[in-house]
Amino acid sequence: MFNVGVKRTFANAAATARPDRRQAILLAAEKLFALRGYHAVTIRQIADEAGVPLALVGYYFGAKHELFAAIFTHWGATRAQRLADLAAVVLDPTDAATLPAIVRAFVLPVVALRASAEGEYCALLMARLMSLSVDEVEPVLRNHFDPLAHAFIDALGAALPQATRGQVAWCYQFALGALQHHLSDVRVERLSLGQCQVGDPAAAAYLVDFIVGGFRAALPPAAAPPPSRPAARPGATAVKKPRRSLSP
Amino acid sequence: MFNVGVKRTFANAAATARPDRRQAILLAAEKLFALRGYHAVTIRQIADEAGVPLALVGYYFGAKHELFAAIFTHWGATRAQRLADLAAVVLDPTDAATLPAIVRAFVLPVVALRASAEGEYCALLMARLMSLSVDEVEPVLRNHFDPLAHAFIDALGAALPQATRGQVAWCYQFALGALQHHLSDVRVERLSLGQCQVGDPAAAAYLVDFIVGGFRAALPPAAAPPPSRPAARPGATAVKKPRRSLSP
DNA sequence: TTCTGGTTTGTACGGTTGTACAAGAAACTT
DNA sequence: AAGTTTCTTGTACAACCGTACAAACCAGAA
Repeated sequence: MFNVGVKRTFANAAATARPDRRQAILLAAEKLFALRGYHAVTIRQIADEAGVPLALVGYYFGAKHELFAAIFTHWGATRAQRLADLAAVVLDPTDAATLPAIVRAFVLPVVALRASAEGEYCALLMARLMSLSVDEVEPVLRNHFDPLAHAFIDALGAALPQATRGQVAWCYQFALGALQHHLSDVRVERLSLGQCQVGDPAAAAYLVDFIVGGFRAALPPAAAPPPSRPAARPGATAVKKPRRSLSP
Repeated sequence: MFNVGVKRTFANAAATARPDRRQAILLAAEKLFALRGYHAVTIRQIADEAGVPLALVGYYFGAKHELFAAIFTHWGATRAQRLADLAAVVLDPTDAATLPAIVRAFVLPVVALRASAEGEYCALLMARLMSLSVDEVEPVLRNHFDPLAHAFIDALGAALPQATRGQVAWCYQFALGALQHHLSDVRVERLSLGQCQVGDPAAAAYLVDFIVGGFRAALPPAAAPPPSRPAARPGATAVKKPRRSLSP
């Protein structure tokens, strides 16, 4: 019973003359999951999109949630690259260019991936993943994306030494929300009355500026009391010092 | 055939001695759709959550997508309140308090709704709605939320006269992404190593500051990005009048 | 009472879902 | 060559899905 699991272990030996059906299934699943969501996609639709018979997807990947998880293990190299980009940033709090550099390492790789042909649906799927919150996909989020988030929060905390980790975590989540909504955005064309195109690379520059300005405004250099137990926070939305804008 | 549609027209006459089963179904559907998404919820689960037999939800609301749409018509008053809050903002581009006031009208009502007992799942559902992009829910987005978005983009454009509508639309989407991700955020506790609580009202103040700073940084007053000193000093953007939180 | 129209319920139907499985085809090993 | 492992496919099944529908229930009007 369940001979699938055993054979799946060795199934990643590709490079044969035959067409790589396993890869085709993975790509089709990635595309459909990204466009329509986990529960709205059936295994038969994935098989049709990949051009393979139904039973083959069960043969290679087992259950549906295992296929879903396999997509993210497949893209592990991309996340490793994103971590490498972050590690290349010199963390000097006194340098005003540190924060923009971190934010660029946060935004630009995934925007570029979204614009590329091979990573289009991967980036879209990553963006949609956060708002799924179903039991089947939650371990994927935990195992694959929490380390990335912690790394970025650590870096941002080093660049913003006046802020507590809790404050940085709040703002990191704001930035992540802005990024992922931008990745899956198809409404901006309509809302801008046709002035915006979804693939416009200028949008990434705007997003970087937006996030950098958001961090600086929400966590200003002047010390703020830690909000571990704040009775009420005064609505100080002051922008203290003029900042030079970054180069995108 | 299909006697449901006819009866449903008159079914909103409640206030009888009998318990309001229609309302119970609506609340249960709202909760489950918000927590798990449209396709992951079955009508049987909704009926169980509401404590009514299965056939009753079909009797009152017809098809599943009609029940989904009924949730948003039910909350139309809240969106009207949000528009009223926006209209109350005086649009004076020379006043540095205009932009924060608009952003507060954008953020605070829905955060307060999320924190309230009766609107908890409504706000969560609204946040998750944007990233669904399934044919069944797309008209809901178009009919109920596009007018709201256009109103806010208009107001933001008036407060940022140096920016084009396309630029404002980009940044509006960034702000919307930050807001909706914050509304459905359950990860911040984990990422902050326990320093943050999901219901902390301080987070809303951080979010307002973040968005205001994002707009100002991405769309600076002077046309050229590099100049460090615009003509008008930004100054303090203290809150003038305490805006009352909405009462849904 | 009897009638009437909205409400409630149990049940059932056709279709779809995820998964399993045995048999066949192809490739590789000996 | 025969044997063995890996890949491919058609098909089947139990469970579940959304929806329909007829009967039962329950006010109030006649």
